[in-house]
Amino acid sequence: MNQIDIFKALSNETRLEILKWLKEPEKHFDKPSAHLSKNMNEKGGVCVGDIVEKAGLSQSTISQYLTMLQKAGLLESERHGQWTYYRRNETIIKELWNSLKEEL
Amino acid sequence: MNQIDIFKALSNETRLEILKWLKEPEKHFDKPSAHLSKNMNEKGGVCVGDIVEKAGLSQSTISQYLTMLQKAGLLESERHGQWTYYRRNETIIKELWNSLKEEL
DNA sequence: TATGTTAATCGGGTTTTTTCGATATGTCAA
DNA sequence: TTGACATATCGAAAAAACCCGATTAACATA
Repeated sequence: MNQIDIFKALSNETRLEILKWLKEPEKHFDKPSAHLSKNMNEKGGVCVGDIVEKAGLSQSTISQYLTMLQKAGLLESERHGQWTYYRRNETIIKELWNSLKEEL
Repeated sequence: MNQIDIFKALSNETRLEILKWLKEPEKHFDKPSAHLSKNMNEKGGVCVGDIVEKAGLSQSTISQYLTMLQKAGLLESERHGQWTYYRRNETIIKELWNSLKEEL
């Protein structure tokens, strides 16, 4: 858990938004994808395309942003067929919160 | 309190360090400046020169970093004679914690 | 008032970030 | 196996961040 990498990831409007959207996916991504398994739905993953549409940036940019958020540890991903679903890594986010409370 | 500006300010090793140093100034800045009023000492302000020395970067860079941290709201400054003392703005930092706990 | 000291600002070379379009990879379905 | 679709990766132009030395501004004091 590198704090600098986390802050870098969060210091971009779009990436910060993505993290917040994924806190309540059902609220921000109306259409429940048909290809989404019930299990996946419970875990709250959202596929890249839906995030691209919502963010209004290019597919390549969003894909890179998601990778960056994942490398920072804030997101985790799971591939199902041709779709990759991203969801928050709540464990790391809680850890971040604790370390900030202590150190910051 | 702009979260993006705060994250940008924190996404640099030196600036993050400065903020942490200022959490316990007496621990990280040994020499209590003679020119430091008792009142100032209680509030824990540290002058720019001491931070420059500790950080090992140029005076201009540190001055700019401090300004940036201040603009983000994380630090506050007070000028006494030819010295400017910087200290943490604990109110804002607490606000930041709360907003992160809620929104992030 | 002239000098020295502290801190802020300016201008700029270098590196990193941002964001894109094009292309590659992986997967499903006919 | 071919075509269509989702996502990842590549290469690059533009913008921003990094960090410096030089200069300016503000202040103290002799």
